[in-house]
Amino acid sequence: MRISIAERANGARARARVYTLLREAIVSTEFHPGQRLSETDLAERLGVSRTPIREALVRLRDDRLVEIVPQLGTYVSRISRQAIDDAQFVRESLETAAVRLSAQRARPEDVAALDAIITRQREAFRDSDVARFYVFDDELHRSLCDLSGHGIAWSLSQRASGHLNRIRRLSMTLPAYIDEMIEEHVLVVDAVRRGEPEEAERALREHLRMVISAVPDIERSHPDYFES
Amino acid sequence: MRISIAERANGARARARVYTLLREAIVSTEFHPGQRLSETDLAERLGVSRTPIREALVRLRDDRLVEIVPQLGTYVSRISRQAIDDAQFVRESLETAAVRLSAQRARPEDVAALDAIITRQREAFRDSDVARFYVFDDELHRSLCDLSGHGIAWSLSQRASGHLNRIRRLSMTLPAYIDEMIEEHVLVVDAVRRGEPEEAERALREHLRMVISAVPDIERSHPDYFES
DNA sequence: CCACGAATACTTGTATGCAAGTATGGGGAG
DNA sequence: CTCCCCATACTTGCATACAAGTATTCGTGG
Repeated sequence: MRISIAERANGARARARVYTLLREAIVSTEFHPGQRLSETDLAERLGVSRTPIREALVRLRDDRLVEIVPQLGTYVSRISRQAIDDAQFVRESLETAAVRLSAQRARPEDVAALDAIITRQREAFRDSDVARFYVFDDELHRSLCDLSGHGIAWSLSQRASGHLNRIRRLSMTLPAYIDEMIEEHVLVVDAVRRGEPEEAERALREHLRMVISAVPDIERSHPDYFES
Repeated sequence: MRISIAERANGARARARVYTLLREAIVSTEFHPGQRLSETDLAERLGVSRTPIREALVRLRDDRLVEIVPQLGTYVSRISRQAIDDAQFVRESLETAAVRLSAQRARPEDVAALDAIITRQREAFRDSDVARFYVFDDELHRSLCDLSGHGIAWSLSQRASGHLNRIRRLSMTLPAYIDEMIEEHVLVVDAVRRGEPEEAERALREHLRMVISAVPDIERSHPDYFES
């Protein structure tokens, strides 16, 4: 099977495209935790050969999102409490360190941009558009990291947060927390506005721990998604 | 070219072995910053095909240690100030967060193990065995992370520290700092022993910043190794 | 002698073929 | 009927062949 020039020009390189697609499928639990994946099958369904599939799967294994057992099969990782704790630890460490710097460096126009994101989150909340809310949630956290001058905090945090994001996605159907989350964002941004790194860190840390609080609920409603 | 069963049984999977070899070659500056690499050439020299070479190089690109330009070539990344700053930021964030937890959790036998590592560092210093000193340096930092219950802090920190470690290696020939570093280790371990997370974090952060201080020297002595 | 162009010798990206190992299912023996 | 063994149909890991693009160099024309 050959891939046409049109297809190649379409998006990124096949490997990058496949990685993004597969990661999204796993994090959204469209691919269920524990599900078996076949390189051959994926290659056919995505219209590429096994090579880019393999390279994407290897990268996903770095993310702890798949487990590759030689001569046996590749499986979507079940959600693991240790992996969740690790992801939470990494996210807290990197993002709180970043937001401290951001609180020291942010200029008024930077803070205005953060305010604008929160406004859009409120709109999404009013429209009950949960998916859009989460898009701006990511956008806000990324902006907070970028302002620190270490955008890498967000990229690493994201890559390490696969297990955590599955929890987030599964709890999206319970938008009870959402207005609470928005108010927490306001607290963080206000601390950045006032240039108070300690308070910004404290508020962000408390905010990040909300995700974790959903774990027991998810574990009850989807026990087969979890390890052991 | 075929790879014999003996060779396969020898070490790890070819991909992992190649990754380790290439990373070591880059971090030790055996492969010079800016040097061009050829997949075909590496494949011949390491006695494997291009496939495991490619997969290793892709992973090294994630580490920002190589730059892959399609249809043009693969190059060892030149040392970049931004990459060093980012690595320092990640290392500080993750390791100080970990050592805070370790200071709260460490049992006496854990601290004894840390003491033992420092003793070996002193021995290596007495023997002027700089390489061995750095082995135990890594060992100590890894142990401090493991004690926190988040060994991932060390693995991520290491993967992100490629550019930083090249600086470390280049400054190994100047062992003036070494006894100073050992005394800083003592400060960190003592704080852990006393169960003082704040002091442990402070001492570790100060210690981690020593590496950075060597950057200007290295930049003067190896200007061609740096970006722009 | 200089400039320009085409062929050549590379490069990485992708596709495909082969090797080795494991689970499984069906058939035969007890 | 049950248990065991072997053939089979998968799996991933690695090797290799092909496609597409770029820099270089050599040769030719001005």
